[in-house]
Amino acid sequence: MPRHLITSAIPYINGIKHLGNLVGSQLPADLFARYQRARGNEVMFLCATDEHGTPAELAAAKAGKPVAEYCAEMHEVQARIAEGFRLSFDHFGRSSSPQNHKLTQHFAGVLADRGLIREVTETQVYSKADGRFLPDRYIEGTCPNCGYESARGDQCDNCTKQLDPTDLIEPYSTISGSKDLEERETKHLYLCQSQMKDQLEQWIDTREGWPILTTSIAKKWLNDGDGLQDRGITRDLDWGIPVKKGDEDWPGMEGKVFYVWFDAPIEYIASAQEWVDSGKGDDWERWWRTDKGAEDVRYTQFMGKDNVPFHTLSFPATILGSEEPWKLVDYIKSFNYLNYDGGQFSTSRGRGVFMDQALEILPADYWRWWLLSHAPESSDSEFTWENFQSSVNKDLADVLGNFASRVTKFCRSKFGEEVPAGADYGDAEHKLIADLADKLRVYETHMEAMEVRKSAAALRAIWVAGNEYLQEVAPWSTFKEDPDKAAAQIRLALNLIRFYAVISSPFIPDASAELLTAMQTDKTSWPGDLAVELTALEPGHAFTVPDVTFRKITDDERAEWQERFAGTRD
RNA sequence: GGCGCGGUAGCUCAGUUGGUUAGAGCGAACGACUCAUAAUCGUUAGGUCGGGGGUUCAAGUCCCCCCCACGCCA
Repeated sequence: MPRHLITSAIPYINGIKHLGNLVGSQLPADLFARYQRARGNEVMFLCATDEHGTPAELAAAKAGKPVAEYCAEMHEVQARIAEGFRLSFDHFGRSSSPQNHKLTQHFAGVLADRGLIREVTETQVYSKADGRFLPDRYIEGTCPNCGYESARGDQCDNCTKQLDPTDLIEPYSTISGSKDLEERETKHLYLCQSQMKDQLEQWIDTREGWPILTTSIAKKWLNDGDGLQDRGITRDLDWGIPVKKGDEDWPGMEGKVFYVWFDAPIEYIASAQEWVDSGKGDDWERWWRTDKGAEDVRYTQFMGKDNVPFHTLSFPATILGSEEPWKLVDYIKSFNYLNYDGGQFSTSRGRGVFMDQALEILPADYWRWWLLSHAPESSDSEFTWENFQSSVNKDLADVLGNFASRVTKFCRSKFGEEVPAGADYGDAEHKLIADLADKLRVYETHMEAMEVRKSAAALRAIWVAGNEYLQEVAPWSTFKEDPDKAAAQIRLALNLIRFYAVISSPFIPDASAELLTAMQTDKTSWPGDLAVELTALEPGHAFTVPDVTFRKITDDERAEWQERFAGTRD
C-alpha cells in the first residue's frame, strides 16, 4: 500500500490569506490528501505557519504586541480558518517551534561540515533610530536615475532600475522614517548553492512528469545569467532561529538568526516531529528518513509558482548537501495565480475575498468546489462573482443538490422513506452502471495525476449521468404502469446518492457527510465493483429527505458581495 | 530592459509525439419532461485557433518576427 507524504507551502504568519493563496497550495493539497485517504492509502499531510522575518516583526509592532505573542495568536487564527475550510492537516505546525530550531541548526552545522557554507563580510545599512539593519525593501530614497522620491532600496518602482540601497539619495528608513542611517560591516553565512548546480540540475532532469511550470522556473534559476547563485541564509534580526552550528555556538555569528527561506522548508520535517510531540503519532522518521522506513513514501509538494525556486533548488540543496538520508520530494505541483475580477487580489488594498470573509458568507464547500474546479493550473485564472454564482448554482445546487432532492422526495411520496423493493435492475440500469464505471475510472485517473480541474469536470460528469438516467427512464411515468419497475429505478437512484457522497468527499466533505447522514449509511469506502456498490442500500433501508444541500446564490447577494469586496482604490 | 507562462466560441477553459468536418461546461435560442432547489434532459447556433511570414502533402500544434496581457528579476 503506497504511503503519501503531502505538504502545502506554508503560509506567512502575517495576516489572513486570500482565496488566491488558498487555491494555490493548501486546498489542492487537501484534495489530494483526502482522495488518497479515501482510497485507503496512508497519508501524512503537513502544513505550518511561516513565522520568521521582518514582516512578522513589523506586523507585531503595528499590533502593539511582542512578536512571539503576535505569532502565537495569528497561528491560532490561521489554524481556525483552516479548520473552517476543512483542510485536513495531520498537523499544522509552526516554523518557530523548538523542533524547527533544533533541526535548522542541525542542517546548518552539517552543511558547514560539508564545506557548503561560507562566511561573507558585507556592508549593510544600519538605522540607529530603529536599532537594526534594514533590509533593502525597508529603505527608500530618491532614485539616482530618474529622481523619483520613493524609490526602494532594491529597485525604483518608477523607472524600474535595479538599485543598491547605497545608491539612493537621501535614504530613509520606511520603518521609522529616520534618515540617521549608516553603513556598517556585518558578517553573514552563505549557502554555496553554486557548488551544487550540476547535482541539482541532474536531479531536476531526472524528475519525470513534472509540470512545465515547475521545471521551467527551476531551469531558469539554474541557468540564468551566471547560473545558480549562493544565497545568504542569515540576517541581523532578533526574531528567528539563532545561528548555531548544530548544538554549538557559531563564533562571530552571535545575535544573528537564520533567514526565513532557510528555516521555512525545514519546518516541513519539523512539523512531523511536532505531530509526534503533540501526541498525534509516534514515528515521524518513517515518513522522512529513507534509512528508517521512508523508502516507499511518495512525497508530493503543493505550492504557488512564487515558491517554486525554493522547493526545486534551495530546499533540495539543503537536503542533498547534508548527504543525510532525508526524503526528497518526488513531485511538485505548482499553481499560477488567481486574479480577482480583472485585477490582482490585494492584501494592502483589501481587494478580493479573504479566507475569513469567505466563510462568513458561505459554507466551505461552495468555495472548495469553485476554487478547485477553476484552479489556476496551466495559466492564471480569474475569479468573478458572476462566474462563481453561476458555477456554484448550476453544479452544486442544480446538478448535485437537486438530484438528491428529486430522488428522495419522489421516493417518499410514492414508496415512503425507505429503499423500495420491486423489480431487479434492467438494461437501462446495467447500462448506467457500466457507464459510471468508465466515468469513475476517468475521475480516478485525473485525481491520481492531480489534474484538479479535469477531476472536477469528471466528477461533475458523473453527477450529470444520474440526471440523464432519471430523465431517460422517467420513474414518475413508469410508476403509473409498472410500480415495481419504478421502484427499481428509484432504488438505483437512491444508491447513486450514496455513491456520489462517497466519491465527492475530497471536494465537498461537508455536503458529502450530510448526504451520507440523510441516507443513514456508514458504508463510505471507495467504490470498487459498481454493480455491487449500487446495491449497497438494500430494500427496506430507511433514509431521510435531506435539507436543501446547496441553496442558490441570489442576484442580490452577488451584487452585495461584489460591492463589499471591491476594495478601495489607491 | 531581460526572462517566464499565456493570448482558442459571449464567459471560464481542454486540445497528447503536426493528420480527417477545432472540443467541454456555462450563457443564448428552440424543444421535451413535470419527480425536484422555475430544477432536469435533448437539439441548435457561435470561432479566418492574437497578427504576419516560413517549413510541410498536411500546423491551433514546429521555426522566425511583431502585438497584447500577466508574472518574476534573488
